[in-house]
Amino acid sequence: MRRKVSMNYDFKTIETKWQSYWEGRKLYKTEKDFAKQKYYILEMFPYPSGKLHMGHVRNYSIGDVVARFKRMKGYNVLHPMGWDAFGLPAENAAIKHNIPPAKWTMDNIKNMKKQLKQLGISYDWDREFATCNPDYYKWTQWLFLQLYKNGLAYKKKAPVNWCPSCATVLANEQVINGACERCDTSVEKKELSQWFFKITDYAERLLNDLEKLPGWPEKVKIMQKNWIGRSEGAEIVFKAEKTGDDIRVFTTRQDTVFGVTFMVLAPEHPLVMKLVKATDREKEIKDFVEEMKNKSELDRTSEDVEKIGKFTGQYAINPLNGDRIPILVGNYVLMEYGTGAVMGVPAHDQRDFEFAKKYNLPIKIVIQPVDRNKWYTLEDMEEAYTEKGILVNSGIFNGLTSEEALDKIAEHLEKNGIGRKTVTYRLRDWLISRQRYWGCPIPIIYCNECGAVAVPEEDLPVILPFDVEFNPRGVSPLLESEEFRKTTCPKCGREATRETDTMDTFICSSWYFLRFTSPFTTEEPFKKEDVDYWMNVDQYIGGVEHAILHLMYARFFTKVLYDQKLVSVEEPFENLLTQGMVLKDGAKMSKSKGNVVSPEDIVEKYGADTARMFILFASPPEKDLEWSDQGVEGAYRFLKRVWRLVNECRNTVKRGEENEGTELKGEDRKIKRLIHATIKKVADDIEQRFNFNTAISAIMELVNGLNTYVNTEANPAVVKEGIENLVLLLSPFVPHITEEMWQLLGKKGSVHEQKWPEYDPEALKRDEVTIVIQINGKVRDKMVVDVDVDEETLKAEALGRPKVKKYTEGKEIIKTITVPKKLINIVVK
RNA sequence: GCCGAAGUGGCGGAACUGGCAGACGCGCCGGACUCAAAAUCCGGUGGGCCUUAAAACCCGUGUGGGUUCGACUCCCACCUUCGGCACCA
Repeated sequence: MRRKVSMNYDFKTIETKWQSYWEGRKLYKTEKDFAKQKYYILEMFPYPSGKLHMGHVRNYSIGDVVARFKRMKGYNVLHPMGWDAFGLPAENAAIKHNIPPAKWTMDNIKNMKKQLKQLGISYDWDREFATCNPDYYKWTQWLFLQLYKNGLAYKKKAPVNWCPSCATVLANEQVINGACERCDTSVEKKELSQWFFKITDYAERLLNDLEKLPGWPEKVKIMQKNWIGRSEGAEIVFKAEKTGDDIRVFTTRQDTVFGVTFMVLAPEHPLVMKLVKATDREKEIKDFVEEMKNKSELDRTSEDVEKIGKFTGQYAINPLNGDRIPILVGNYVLMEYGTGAVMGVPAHDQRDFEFAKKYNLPIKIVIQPVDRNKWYTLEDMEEAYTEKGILVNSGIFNGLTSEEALDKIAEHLEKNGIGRKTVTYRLRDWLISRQRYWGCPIPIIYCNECGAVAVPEEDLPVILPFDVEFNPRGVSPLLESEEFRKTTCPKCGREATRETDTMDTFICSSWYFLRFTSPFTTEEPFKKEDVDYWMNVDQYIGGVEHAILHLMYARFFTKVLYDQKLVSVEEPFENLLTQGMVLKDGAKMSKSKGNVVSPEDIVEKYGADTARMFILFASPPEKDLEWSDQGVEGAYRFLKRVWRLVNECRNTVKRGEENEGTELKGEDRKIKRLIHATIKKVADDIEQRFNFNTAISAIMELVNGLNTYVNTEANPAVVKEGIENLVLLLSPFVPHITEEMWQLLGKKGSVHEQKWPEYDPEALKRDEVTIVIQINGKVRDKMVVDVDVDEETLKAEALGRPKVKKYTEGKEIIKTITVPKKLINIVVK
């Protein structure tokens, strides 16, 4: 059966050959066929940094397996690729190398596209676009205008996060531990007039609809939930004693309101300076407020910063019990959250407790444990009692449980016009303007007469000019371009100026998945019929670093567009896979650590198929993957082994003998079972679990089995069945070598256009099974029996075995447990 | 501090529904081929005990307990690592 064939696995020739074949035949072009069942698979498109890294290779290899598999399963598959092409690195590189950002970006795209093709990823390249192209950003601007017209885009002056290194403002989501997400520089606060998207209007839906996403990792949903940070509580209006001003506080524990002994305002709170005006505290408070304003985010909010409070000399009146309480200004109260003012209940909040001890403020107990024996007094109180309990010292509310009081007090507040039930979110509005050049211009014109005016839709796109000096100076480089800036007001025709800030690039990536459904339509952002057919994305794949940023913004956009009836889905991504990182020596690959493995080198040395095979085999996709040169060697060896096996069997396969009705026996039967068990397992592993590592290991077992089998007096029909299926099963993982082997087997057409094989349930059937015999739960023996042996016979046979007798002799058999086709457990005493 | 995920051979990992722990691969050891080496192929490989060898036996999935005929899998407590959030009122 086995014949020596000397044919080397020449991956270079094979890979180039088939890549150009695919390109020439447009094998992966998605046809418009709405009758077919669709499958939209998408990997997060990359920023064109210049070269692919291993993380990209992993991301796109995973997606490609699924895309190829689904095609073979008969789906109409959309698998597109494009470029998230606006962004800071282009400007930084341009400054460094003196190349225009546009050119730098386009060169990078060209190179990365070449690399993706070399990896053999099956994209429909006819749908490719870059977000920096006016054909695309015209519609980004158009979408901005839709938000603007619906009151979801607004400009306001506010203290914002400023990254001095990037010379631009940042959204809250882009500040990590008080530092810039991109460059790790400590972020400063600046009072600037900026554009925002009103994502907070969607907070409730963004939160609730997480429940509609069973196909998302729990981890990501929890991160978004925490980020949105919904708290239910009440707003309570205290009156400033002297000025009569209302001071609204937000609390989640209105049941403790009778225990309020002080109040703390954020330094930025508008009432602070009014309260101390013309008092002896004015200077002290003013200095303190100034000091706080100048502190960086990090210095203000990190945990080890001491809590400081300054007494304003003023008092407020508790509307529920008339208590007169001191008003303080404190560094730890944030203007951006709630109302910027908090009530201090030291007996029932640990932070207030410590604060009260430090400044000698009174403590008043208003909640006691349900169990009267555990009641405490001020004397034995060493920390705040933060649990819920029974109300005391609370007037008409005494004796209620906290739960009852939360509602009752809220009702009372509402009835008396001194507060109301309310919900507060941690989520803030999305700051979208950037003082940088390489981004999508905001389509707004400022007119002295008419104010901010939207650029009329027919005037879009507002083109980003190329002849701009773009060194970052903290103001938009577009300010310098007179030609860009000067325009006329669309309303009154008078001289006017354009907005010179550009948009956060996360806006560009918040709708690109919609554009892929009809990428070149010129009359609208996407065609309704196409977007309705293709959306949602059935499977989205990308790094977990976008758990909040991109994934929440994209959900927000989709919901806005849904409300505008532009799309008919409320969520963009049905299933999400967050792939793990690629590590080397236990750490993320990075230039500074010098542990970078370049995909180019690996493809050059072993070929794309080996690179893909290793990456998919080494670890399940959601886990981190430790790079191993020896592992790559192993993947390469495996492919060579397959190559040799297929070559040695090609003539047997070509002869094409079929098994004419004779029933298979012995080894023939066994190998046939292995073939069909593998077909089943590989499909299950790809489809249901995304466990490519176990799918591949099953194929390896098939190869091992076939290798042994073809050395025996193998049945040619079984060999044929085995080899053909082997090539088909491998084709989503290693598309080039399987294409070549398919041809070697004398097949016509591309292996990637074949149907995914069906397993034959008959072949999986067994006549005999191995039963494990346990005594008291320990494996003591094994025996082979007929599949359909009944329980009594099985038990009798097991008890008759010498090894079993050894353990049961002179002992009482209490019971036996049998698991059909698997095991029998004999319990003895 | 809070939330989440994970701890299995020398290493990456497998065990899908509570039923043979360690599939598959790497590494290592032995053998074949070779003048020799590489490549390739064949065989072995959790630890202990015993040993000339084998059989047999014992231990073993982070630690300690529990449920169960039976636990990597379920429950309780703890330890470690990683990730997210972190004065959020």
